[in-house]
Amino acid sequence: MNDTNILDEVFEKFVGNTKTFKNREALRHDYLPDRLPHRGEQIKLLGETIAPVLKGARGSNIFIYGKTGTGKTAVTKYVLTHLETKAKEFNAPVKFCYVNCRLAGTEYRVFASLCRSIGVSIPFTGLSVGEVFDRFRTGLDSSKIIFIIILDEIDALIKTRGDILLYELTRINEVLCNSKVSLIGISNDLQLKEFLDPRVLSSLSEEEIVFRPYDASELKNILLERARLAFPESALSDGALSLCSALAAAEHGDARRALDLLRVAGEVAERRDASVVVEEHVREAEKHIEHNRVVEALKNLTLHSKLVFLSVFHLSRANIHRAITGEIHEVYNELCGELGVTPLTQRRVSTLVNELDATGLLNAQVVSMGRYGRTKKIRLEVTRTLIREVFANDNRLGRLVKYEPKYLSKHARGGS
DNA sequence: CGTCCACAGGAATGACGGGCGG
DNA sequence: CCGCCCGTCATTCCTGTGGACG
Repeated sequence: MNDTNILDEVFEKFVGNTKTFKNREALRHDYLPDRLPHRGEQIKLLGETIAPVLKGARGSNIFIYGKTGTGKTAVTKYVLTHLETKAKEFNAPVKFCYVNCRLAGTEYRVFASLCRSIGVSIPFTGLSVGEVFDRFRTGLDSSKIIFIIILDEIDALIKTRGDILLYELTRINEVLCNSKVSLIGISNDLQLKEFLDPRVLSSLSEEEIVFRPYDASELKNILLERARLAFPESALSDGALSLCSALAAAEHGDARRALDLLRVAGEVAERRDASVVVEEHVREAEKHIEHNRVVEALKNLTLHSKLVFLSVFHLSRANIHRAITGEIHEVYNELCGELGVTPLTQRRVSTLVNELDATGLLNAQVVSMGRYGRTKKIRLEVTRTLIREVFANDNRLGRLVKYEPKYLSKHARGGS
């Protein structure tokens, strides 16, 4: 069979197979459903707090916390879109702007997207942050509205940039004459408060809303509701549903995770031509998601991060115990030599290791070995087979996977 | 009980490419 | 086109430190 025939078959199968999914989109976590189960309390509280804007008053600033997948973003978007339609009904001059701080990345880009939403265009870069802020302020003041700013994943920005952004925004009302601003800050980190300037904190958390994680039965209700939209009648076993809920509940009560599991399980079932999604498909989905996560993470690393990672890979073969910073840097230097790349400093490698630790590809722990110094012990968090698989097709790095570092034979502590 | 290893990790500074306004 | 500022990555220099060893 030639390739065209294979493709034809794949496509026809896909189109012909309507039995697994009815509406796959309903399982995406950015899908906004009509109802949000188990979040009535939060919806009510947020609604009450923000409602004054309909009468032209400023709503209190709000600080929302909760771990990932607890419905913070969904609830906020839900309430705000409803508010927007009400505002149109009453002709209230209300506007809102949603910014994901982690995706935006820098203060500059956060301000830039705030500007864009009130119709002030800002170049990608080139201006000082202060200048962008000034333009935002004057643009906002002349548009005479009540502006609600939603800063999602605000913790990502605070931790790397500090709280200057928030400080400016909490004070902005003092200098505005014709417009008003309400802030909604959303944080995944419950301890973010400790990073904040007390003045910022008191201003931002005029009202606080906490999102507790969902338990297994709540997750099941959420899934059930989405599943009704996504799957046809009886294409989903109760066991599969329960398993998704249980797995997600065991992790962090993360609804996003539960939805992903269910969607991928559906896709597994679809590929296998199964008419009903069962537990086994969920198990398969769990592996599949993890596998993809790791492969994507590895591929997207910079060259030097890959080299650092490969150094740990080599050391993990020779050592029963874990690699330490100094060893990694030695092997890393060698690998750089093989590629003809100038190596980075140990200091830099140390922070690259920390980054790899943060993404979960490595595990790094600072330990003291007393007389023998204080260092980080580093372990692989990815199977060696998977690493070979990922780098095998890399024409530059493939060779390095098989390479035998001289450092290892010179300092052979290997085996026992 | 002090010493001293082998680093951790903060701060300051520099190089560089992109993009501005004038 | 110039001078300037930005964000990012990296280097240099630095002070801090847990605990086995003597």
